[in-house]
Amino acid sequence: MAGQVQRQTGVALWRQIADRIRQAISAGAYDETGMVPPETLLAQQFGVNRHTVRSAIAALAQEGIVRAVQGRGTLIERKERLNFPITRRTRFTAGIGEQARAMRGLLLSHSEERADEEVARWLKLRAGAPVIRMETVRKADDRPVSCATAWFPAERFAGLPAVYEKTESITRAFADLGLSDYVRATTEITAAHADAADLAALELTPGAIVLITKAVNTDLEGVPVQYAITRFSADRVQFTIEN
Amino acid sequence: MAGQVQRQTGVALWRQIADRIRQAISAGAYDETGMVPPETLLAQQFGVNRHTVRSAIAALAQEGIVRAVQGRGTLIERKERLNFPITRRTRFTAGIGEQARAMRGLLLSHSEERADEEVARWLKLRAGAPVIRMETVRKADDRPVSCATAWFPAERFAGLPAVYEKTESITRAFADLGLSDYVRATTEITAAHADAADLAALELTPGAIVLITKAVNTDLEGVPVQYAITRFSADRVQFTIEN
DNA sequence: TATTATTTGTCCGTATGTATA
DNA sequence: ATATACATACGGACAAATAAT
Repeated sequence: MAGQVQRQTGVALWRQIADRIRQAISAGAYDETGMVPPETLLAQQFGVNRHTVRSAIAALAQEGIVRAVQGRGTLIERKERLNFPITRRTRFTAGIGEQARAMRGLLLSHSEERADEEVARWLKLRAGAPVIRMETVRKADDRPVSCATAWFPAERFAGLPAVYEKTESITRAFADLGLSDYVRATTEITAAHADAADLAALELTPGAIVLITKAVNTDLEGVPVQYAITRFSADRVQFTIEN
Repeated sequence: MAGQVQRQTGVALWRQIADRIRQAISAGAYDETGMVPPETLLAQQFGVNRHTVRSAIAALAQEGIVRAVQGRGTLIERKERLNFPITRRTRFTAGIGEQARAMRGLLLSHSEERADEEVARWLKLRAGAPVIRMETVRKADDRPVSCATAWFPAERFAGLPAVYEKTESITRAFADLGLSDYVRATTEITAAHADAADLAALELTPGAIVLITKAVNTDLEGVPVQYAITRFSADRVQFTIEN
């Protein structure tokens, strides 16, 4: 774990160190022992005081990632970074399914509104056309991995929110409404610091990073059926693209 | 720009505010006036003292994103985000080419070494096989957009660093060495805070976010020819995947 | 069983950075 | 520019729990 931490940057040392240790755990750096190196060693490696390392470990313990035991060391409790494949047949629930026991999609809120210019462009509707907007959070084993704002053509998918609430999956909700198959047309990926809404929805702490996708799904004729802006906790997921 | 900043989280308020303003600029929130709202208004919106907003704006000015002018306001100097398409025929220079006038790839350093387990796995070599490692930075109009560590099978691509230094492009360097075409096999995408090496190579300020790709290119027979870990400034780049 | 080394937990004090007024 | 409050970071000393000898 090379590379030093930086001082006087507006990001506390303990937070930089917590981010680095979390990353190292997720990369499998400590798989042999199942433990984080001793505080004194980490302090030496990062060039900081042991107390500063302790602050970082306390933050990771708060997240449930490690558990410090007096006299033994700091045990790794959870080591997760879900892999999310982005393909023509991208499916959230099925894509994550093998990596977690329970996948759930929860509906936070929904409304019917008129498409603004951006939504209309992606869904190939005229601006002002009626659309359904849904705010959702998806959880793997009760840990939130992403939150999304999604728009759907209102006429074609009347009643979608109620069906989604029951099925907890877009794929199954589409199937219930007569759309048996759909494909991913385009995906845009960016990254940013989590905003206040992300922090609440994803149970993150300020300074956390989110991977943001803007994606369009179409039916097999190429007609857009969904436009979604999804925000993933960067600590908990990675994307793969297979060509 | 709704949502409050958070205190006592290891991330200073001025940095949270700087990140939010940078994001708003990049999203086009102030395109009408070309200016950031007055400090007093921002302070009120974020619920902080005006001095704290001034610290945030000073950081953005240091990055060259805004310029504060006494008596006028805070002018937006730069507002950019390059689009980087990820396809089976991903080409850095050609992909960015239409969005910038001059694309350059600069060789920072190179060496011949033995493949560790990770590199060997991706390149489908045995561990310990000779590989060429190159550290590069790519710039669009003299602004760095990514830095990369790339590995190549040493026997097949002897002399690659010298050719790359001359051609400033992997595609052209491959062509010079007899590989006329190649394709992108897999791409993994994650995000993290920039480390010290990123800050230097990409001319970023501490706390900045990098998008990280791990990618393998193969020849047309599916034999791996390159494994690269590339780090993009998240403020300057977005990815698109077309299926 | 007792001893020792290792490792985390707690306490003191001091200096600097952050944020407000 | 000054004053105040709190968070961050450091340094040292010692206590408590665990594992190995």
